[in-house]
Amino acid sequence: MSGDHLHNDSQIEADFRANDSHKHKDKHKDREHRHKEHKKDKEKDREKSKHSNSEHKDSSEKKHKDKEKTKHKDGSSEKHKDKHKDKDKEKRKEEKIRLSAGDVKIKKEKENGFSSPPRIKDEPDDDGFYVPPKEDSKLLKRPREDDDAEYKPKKIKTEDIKKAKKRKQEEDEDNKAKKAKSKDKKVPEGDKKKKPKKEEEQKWKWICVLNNWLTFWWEEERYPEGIKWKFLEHKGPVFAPPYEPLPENVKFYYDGKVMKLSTKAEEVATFFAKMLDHEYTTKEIFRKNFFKDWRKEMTPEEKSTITNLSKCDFTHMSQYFKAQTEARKQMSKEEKQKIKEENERLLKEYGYCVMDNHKERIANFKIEPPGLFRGRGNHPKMGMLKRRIMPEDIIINCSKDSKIPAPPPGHKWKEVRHDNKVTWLVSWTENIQGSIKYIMLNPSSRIKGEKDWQKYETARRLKKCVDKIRNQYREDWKSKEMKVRQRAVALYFIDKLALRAGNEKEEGETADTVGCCSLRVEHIKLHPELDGQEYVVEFDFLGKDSIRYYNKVPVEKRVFKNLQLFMENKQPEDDLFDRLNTSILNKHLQDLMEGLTAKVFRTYNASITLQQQLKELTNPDDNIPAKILSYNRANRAVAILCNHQRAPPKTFEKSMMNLQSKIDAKKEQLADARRELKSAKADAKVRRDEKSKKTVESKKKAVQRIEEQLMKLEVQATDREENKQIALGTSKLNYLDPRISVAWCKKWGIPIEKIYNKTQREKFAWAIDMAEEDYEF
DNA sequence: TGATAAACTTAGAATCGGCAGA
DNA sequence: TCTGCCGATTCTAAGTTTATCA
Repeated sequence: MSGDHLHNDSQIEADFRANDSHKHKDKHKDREHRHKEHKKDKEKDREKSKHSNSEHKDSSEKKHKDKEKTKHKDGSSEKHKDKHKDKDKEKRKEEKIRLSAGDVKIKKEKENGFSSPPRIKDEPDDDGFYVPPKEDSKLLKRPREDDDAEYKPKKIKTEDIKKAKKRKQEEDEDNKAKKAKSKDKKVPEGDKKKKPKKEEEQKWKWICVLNNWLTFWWEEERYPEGIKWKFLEHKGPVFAPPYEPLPENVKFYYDGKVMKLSTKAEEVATFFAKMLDHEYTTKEIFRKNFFKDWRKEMTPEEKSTITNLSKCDFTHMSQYFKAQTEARKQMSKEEKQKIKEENERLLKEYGYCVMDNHKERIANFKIEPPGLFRGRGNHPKMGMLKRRIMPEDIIINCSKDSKIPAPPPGHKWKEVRHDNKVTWLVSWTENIQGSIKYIMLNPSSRIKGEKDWQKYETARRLKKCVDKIRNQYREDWKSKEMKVRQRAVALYFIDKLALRAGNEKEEGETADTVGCCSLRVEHIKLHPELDGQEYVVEFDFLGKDSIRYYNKVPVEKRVFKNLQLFMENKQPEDDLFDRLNTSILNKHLQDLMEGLTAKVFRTYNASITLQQQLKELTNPDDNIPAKILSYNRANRAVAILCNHQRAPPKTFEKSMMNLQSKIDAKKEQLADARRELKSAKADAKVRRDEKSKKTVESKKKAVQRIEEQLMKLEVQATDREENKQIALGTSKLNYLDPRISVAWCKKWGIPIEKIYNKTQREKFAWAIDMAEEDYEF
């Protein structure tokens, strides 16, 4: 099945087509707008019903829930199913009529809150009771500050320990042959092949060459499930530098007149000024949010004067910052060196921690500076002020017996806790979404490396049972239960197309993006026949980071028919899988395989695809650059599968032209060299002496050298062109089992540096050390 | 059991910095 | 020595999954 991903030309072609997503932006904006309008209408209706039903709300809600429970528990409602379905249809019809008649737009409130019937053939007959609108979840949320104040360390779930034991047992059984090495250590299967002698060498290599502890980490004591460390010491975070007011000569103008701003207002104004050249500042939402938050920082006088953002002139400020950037570039070597040294000092002091017996690099030890929030896509909160984080916002996590970091003079931490069931060192709550931000360790750390390794081991376990799971979901396409069918079709998409799970999102809090479970009817089109193919589904939606997913995929007839069924009597804004969410799906997956979640399919399919593609594309006779091109192509196939797109680099056309002119020049050089060789040969034929023979040889070598250089350039051009809108890094870093790449390098004698840069080699040190050339994912 | 919080992974854009060629 | 390019690195947003609580 996973082969599907690769040989599906239409998909690849479509994905390439998808890359001009910006062309379709307007269409999407329009849709998004319509969806929002629709949701607004729903909200209004909810408000209405809230008022009219407020008295009965509680009791009817409870009743509904109870009925819902009973219905799902037993199959007693089966006999009523037909009636129910008819009623349901009737209701929808009514609504359709009302809607088309221009009546108040009321989103159909289905029984159980679902749009589709629970059973496919027969329908239970119930009252079609009204589902009360959801409470505004914002109101239900507890203030986070309280949470923090009453922090309790988490309990270790006994369940986890049981699970861990069980898994370990399985692994041990699986690895009987290799058991001698593993004993009490929890080492994932498949990585214990190495002969002791080689192990010693490897260990030594690590000690000598990298002075890295990595070699040891699977030799070390394992902690009980849930415990992440025993000792943790660090110096706390580095705060953003304080605001430096602008020099007197840098002016801000309002309505054409110079206006001196208060420090607070000025600081926020500089955030906008620094972004003046960015498209963001032209967007209405961005401007609106910025202005609203900016006004909060103004003095009453400023507030009464500055009432219109369009009358604000930030250009002078903007020019000042540009000049500063320029000046920074023009700094002398010494000045640059000084800055570099200061950064190194900071890194040395704050960039590392001690976790258990090891000094570990911290990923992000600097607190995010204040600024304007840059949401991706059509984010409703873009432009809002990201406030400055103070020590009083910071929670420090370290061990009791460590030297607790000191807050900056005159300040104190919000809290110091000692929770060794989490991996973060520092946390704070940001003000835009109210979410928690963390300072954690670098990917090269033990704690991250181990987790990464574990992730690929889970994906490898899926490999063993994926056929069974696929057969199961195929069976489920025929299920009598709507929920089961929807789950099976969604899983098919996740597996075949590597879609993300698709959690529900809070409306108005984020951009309108979806994943598999949250797909709406408007995101797919069904074509019984398209371009000579049967049963084609056309996907068009915005996924994570508002990256467009566009794909036309032929699917199996049963899937197609099911989709028709799921879409029946639904509005474009309705959920396609109205009886499914990620938690239902993941619970089901957990039953199929321990540790299985929707995400694992992406990892599995990405890695297996890389392995297959490498086998297919690597030509043993190729030289190293050509083999690397094959590797990149295999990587690209995965990136396409996972829809990892990037904006084409701004200088792309130019750099391609430069490369092309280099190629042309090289071709001319080659032609010259060949001419010279020809005449040298002719000369040697006449003279027949040693000197002319030698000349021929050296000319031959020159031709060869130039040919190689030309080939290298041409390969580079191909690679770059194919990579125009595809980002390889994401899949390389997050989805491809590094042991596949390491094994491939070893097999074909490719230096690992050609595939992984320094940082990547650090992150994948565990894999580089482990994998031999015969490693199989 | 469902909602929400917390923890952690995945993601693309922005920025940095080193190097090749003018 | 300067400039521009490009890969590396940093930054932080946006997901998924797990844990917790009512």
